[in-house]
Amino acid sequence: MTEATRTKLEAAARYASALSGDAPIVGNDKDQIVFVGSGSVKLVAHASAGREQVVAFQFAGDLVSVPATRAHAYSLSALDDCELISFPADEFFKLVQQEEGIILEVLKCSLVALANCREKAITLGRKTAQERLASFLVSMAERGGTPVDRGVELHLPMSRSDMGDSLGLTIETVSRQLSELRASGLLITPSRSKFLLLDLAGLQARAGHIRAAA
Amino acid sequence: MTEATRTKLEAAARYASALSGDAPIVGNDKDQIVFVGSGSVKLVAHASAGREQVVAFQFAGDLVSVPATRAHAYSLSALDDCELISFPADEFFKLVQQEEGIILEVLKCSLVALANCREKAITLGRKTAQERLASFLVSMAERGGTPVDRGVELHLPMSRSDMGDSLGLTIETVSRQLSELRASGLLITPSRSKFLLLDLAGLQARAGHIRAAA
DNA sequence: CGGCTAATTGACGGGACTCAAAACAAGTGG
DNA sequence: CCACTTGTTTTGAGTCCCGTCAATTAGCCG
Repeated sequence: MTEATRTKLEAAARYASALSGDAPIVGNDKDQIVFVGSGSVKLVAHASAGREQVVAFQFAGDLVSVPATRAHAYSLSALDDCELISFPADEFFKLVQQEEGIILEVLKCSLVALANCREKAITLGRKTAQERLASFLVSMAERGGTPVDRGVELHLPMSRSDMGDSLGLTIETVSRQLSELRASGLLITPSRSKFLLLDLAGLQARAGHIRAAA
Repeated sequence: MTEATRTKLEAAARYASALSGDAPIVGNDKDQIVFVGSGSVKLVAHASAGREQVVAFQFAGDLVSVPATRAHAYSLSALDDCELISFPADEFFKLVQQEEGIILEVLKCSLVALANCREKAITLGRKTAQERLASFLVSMAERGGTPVDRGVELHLPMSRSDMGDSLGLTIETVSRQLSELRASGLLITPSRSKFLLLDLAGLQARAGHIRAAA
């Protein structure tokens, strides 16, 4: 990146530090691009009657596109303490346009987000509660699990409520299905946010993936 | 676009004509970029047990990203007779990378697709059958409706089954909810694929959008 | 007109939601 | 260090919406 571009980007940038639970970025009439410097966030869409859908969880290093409000309103909330840098999308594009390579990276980022969102659409549209939870755990294990001797360990910063809002389920259903997975010996939960996946293959088999049935 | 780039793109391109019902593009181990020259297509994701989720409908002029097979398999099917041009994603990016402007257009395309997919996630995760159908009709009206004296006219190339697979509902539920909207005087269906939306505002009110409740 | 597929309508059952209560984790102050 | 408080998670009972199965009707093309 040239020095000139960097300077201009810094001028357009808005820096925000947020504590857990804060909503540092609220959708307005313009699309925004947000870089997650540290911590983790949820992108939430708001429908009528207070219903919320978590559209994506994003972690340190991710780039998030926050759409302008149209049929639904969007906002970004902190799951952790985190640091964010946001730009108005149009300015951001104008500035990085000349920087060969950068814009390609942004495009790839956006295509990954698109692929993730499509996976979510399958989950929400065609899967049972148990399959949704299993899918979720497998995907989280792929994104940020640490292999230990007995399986894969996960630290999930989001609450059961966030999981429900992400999977299109209620808290109670999330909890019930977790209990069932526990009873099946697929995982144990040493604490609220810590998960130890004992049988990743077993979870994958319950996730309704194409490979499991074929 | 330079002549050199055009020549290279044409070399990488695969042209396909497809009749209604064909699946001219089947997901493989590489991401693909497909341009819809004419006609309309559905992007379908396959889960276990033969369940299908329509991830997006795309029409003439649209650019579609078909992900490689991972947890789920994707394919593109023709709703109409249509003509498609496809590229392996990595080659496509390499070629248009130098062309300033082009790649920005592709990025914007991808962000629109992302926003659409997120809207779909809300619909699938948090809406009732009736809200889903109303949302679908409103969104289709915005994308390709023709205003007439009594309301907005729609020609939908997809079957009830496709609508169901897109909205996470069964054919029967789609049909039942359509009947209810008809009974409420919100629309009439002169033929199978023709819809006349008599009261767009009424449909929007039933779509569960944020504005309706606030 | 006749045959075929798509769409609609009906009856019934099940999975997830709702409401409600109990159990549990995680701080807080004594 | 422990009792207390508070909010989260888990568990339970009942209900409803949508899915399943089945039959009828309507649209479409030869």
